[in-house]
This record gives sequence, C-alpha cells and structure tokens, in this order.
Amino acid sequence: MSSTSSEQQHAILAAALKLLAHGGPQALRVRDIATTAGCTTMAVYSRFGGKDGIVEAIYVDGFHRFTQALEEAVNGRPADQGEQLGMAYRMWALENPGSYQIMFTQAVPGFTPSPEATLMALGSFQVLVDTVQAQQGAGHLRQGDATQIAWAQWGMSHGLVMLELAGIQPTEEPVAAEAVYRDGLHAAARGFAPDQA
Amino acid sequence: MSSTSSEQQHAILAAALKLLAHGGPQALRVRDIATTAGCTTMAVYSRFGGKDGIVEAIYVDGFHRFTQALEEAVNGRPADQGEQLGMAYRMWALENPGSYQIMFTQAVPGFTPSPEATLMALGSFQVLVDTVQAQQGAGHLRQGDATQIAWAQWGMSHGLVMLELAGIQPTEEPVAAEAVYRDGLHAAARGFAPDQA
DNA sequence: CAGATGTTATAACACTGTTATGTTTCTCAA
DNA sequence: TTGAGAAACATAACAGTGTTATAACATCTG
Repeated sequence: MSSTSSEQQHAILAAALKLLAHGGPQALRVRDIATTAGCTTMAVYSRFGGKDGIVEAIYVDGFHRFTQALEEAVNGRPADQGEQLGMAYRMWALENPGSYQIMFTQAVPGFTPSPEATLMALGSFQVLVDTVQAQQGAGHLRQGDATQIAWAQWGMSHGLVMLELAGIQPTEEPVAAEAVYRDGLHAAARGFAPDQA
Repeated sequence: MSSTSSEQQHAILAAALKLLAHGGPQALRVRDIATTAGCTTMAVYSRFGGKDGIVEAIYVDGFHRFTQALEEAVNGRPADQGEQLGMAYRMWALENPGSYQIMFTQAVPGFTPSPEATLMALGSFQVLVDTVQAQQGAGHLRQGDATQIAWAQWGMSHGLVMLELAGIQPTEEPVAAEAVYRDGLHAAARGFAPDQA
C-alpha cells in the first residue's frame, strides 16, 4: 500500500533526524538509519534513493520548519520585528544544530541540494526581506535595497551562530553569547537606520 | 637526515594544499596526497600521523597566512582600518576557499583542531580586537568591550563570506557581492559608532 | 661490523555507500 | 481462487577510503 510506504518514509526520516540530533551529521550512516527505523538498508534506497536523498529530505524539512519558526516570531510592531526575527533565528539554530549545519554548511561531503530545495531555501530568506520592508515603511530602516539590508543582517546572524555552534566563545562565560548576539543585532539596526534618526 | 624529512613534510603539505585548491576539502585523500607528493601512503603516516595530521597542518598554515594578511592590511588611519580589515578578510577567504573552509567549518568529518591550533586561531581574532581598540581610541567606535564589537564584526564578515562561498547570491549579479559586503561593513561601523557622532 | 631504529613497499583490514541477487510477499486481474 | 507480475526483503558482494600490519631495506650508533 501507499500508506505504509509513506509511513516507512516517515519512520526513516525520523530515524535520520534522531541520529542527527544525537551524533551530528557524521552519525548519518545508511545502515544505522535503517536499523534505527527498523527496516533494512535497502529500504533507504527504495524510499529515498540513497544517502543524498535522506539528506535532501532533512534539508527540505529543516527549511520548512525554519521558515515557519521565523514567520511565527514576527508578530509585534515593526520596531521589534528585527530583534524578534534575529533571536528566533539564533534560537532555532541552537535547537536544531544538525539540521542547521546540513542546511547552511556542507556537512555531508557529497551532498548538494536540488534546484527545488535551493529555491525553498531562498523562500526562507524572503521572511527577512519582508521584515526589512516593513521596518522601512515604519521609518526604522533607511530606504534602499531591502534585499541588501536583509542580506547583511542574515550574514551577521549566520556568522555569529556558526561561531557559536563551533564552540568558539568571545569570552569565558557562555552566557554572554546571547547578549553579544543581541547587541550585534542592535548595532546592525542602528547601522541601517535612516540618517536623521 | 632530518632535512630530507622536513623537505618531505613540506612536499606532502604542498601536495595537500594543491589538491585542496583544485578539488576542495573532499579531494584530500591520503593516497592522492602521497601520489601527488611523490611518496608512499605510509610517508603521510610517518610525517603527519594520518589524515587528521595533514588537516591540522593545513589549519595551522591557514591561520598563519590569514593572520599575516590581516595584519598587513591594517596600515592606514584608524578611520580606514575597519574597512581595510574587512575587505582583506573577504579577499583572503575568496582566494583560499579550501583553507578557509577547513579553518572555519567542519569540512573534514572527523577533524577537530588541537588546543594549540585553537589558540592560534584566537590569535588571529586578536588583530580584529586591536583594530577595534585603535578605532575606539580615535573616537570612531563607541567605548566598551572591544571584544564584543570585534566579535560582531567578525560574525558579519564570516557569515557573508560563507554565504558567498556557498554560491548563494543576494542578487542575480555576482558583481554586487563585494558592494553588499562593503555596505555591511559600513553599517556595522555606524552601528557601533559613538552616540553623538 | 652488529644491532637498533626508522623507512619503504605491499598487502590486508575496517568502515561506509552502493549495487547485485535470489527469495519472499503482495497485488490484482482472469 | 489462482497464478503472473511487481514490489520488497535479506543477504551478500563490490568499490572507495582511512588505517594498520608485516616484511624487506636503509641508516645510524656503539
């Protein structure tokens, strides 16, 4: 039946996500995924076409949830949306480090996402652009290319998150990471504020 | 002799860097490194202890050259040093993408740098902190924790460079990447400027 | 010179992604 | 119901890669 197929697909993906959460990207081994999902190695090939298929599924699932988390975070006045978005970005990455690495770094050697998956990734970026435009409309950000401003903010978020995920700390106290991140967001907001502000 | 040992070490490292430049981190295969260096597979184990030893050598070599490039770039008035440093950061990463990936991402699955190598990496960060302090002294950046400001700037540089290395472009024109990056640097500088400026 | 130490060359091993193969099970029309 | 075709399973084999073993060779030391 098609329903059991789909259930097994789900079980395999869930097993892969479990291994990913527990041991990072390098814990994604086809045999282990199959064992964890309670099926044979071949099932992974029947359902996903191989390891890259699993990784692509994780990639797509990750961006789906990531985009959703970002959209849900933006629910206040435009003045607050930048910080809300930035903090949600970091939070999601810290809670889903394995997925984040697969989505934004080449943690799995041979894997490159399909064109459709890449488009989906850019759709996630659209949330940032929309937020920038809302803030521009409210006079909190300078006029100009919203894509460019969103890109710079994405860059700062991504860079700080990556450094944090890599375990590189600015100070001895790990508690400071969040404060440093928030301060970076504020600085970026000031940097892109209208001239007269 | 010890000199021939050292020469062979150098030949192996050079071969690894050549493969890295040509095919990226996943082109670093022990057999290929040995063949390119004109020695046997075992020589890699005698000289470097295995693949991780080679990767660590690339890591250390990379941070050595990276730090040097950053230091050489800072040679103007404090007002210009931020942009000089940021542009040198991006330029080095684009010219040494393989090394940059090994240094800042986990491009080689099992590899983790030794504590000494990690200290060396933080030494590179010190160039940023020194520059921030010079700019603070000249009144171009707000007073406060120089480490924190440098960290945010590093984050933005790292994030934008990683996105660029991953081939993700903000617009259709690849020429815009440098302009976007430079604008991001300016925004960060404005964001951390003293209040009255 | 003789032994110890290190290096070379070759091969074998372990792990992982992938493919092949024979068997079983299921589906569904006759 | 039944039998043919298809799908899936279980097992094994294959290919690539990091690593280790082993024996022959070289080099240095006393």
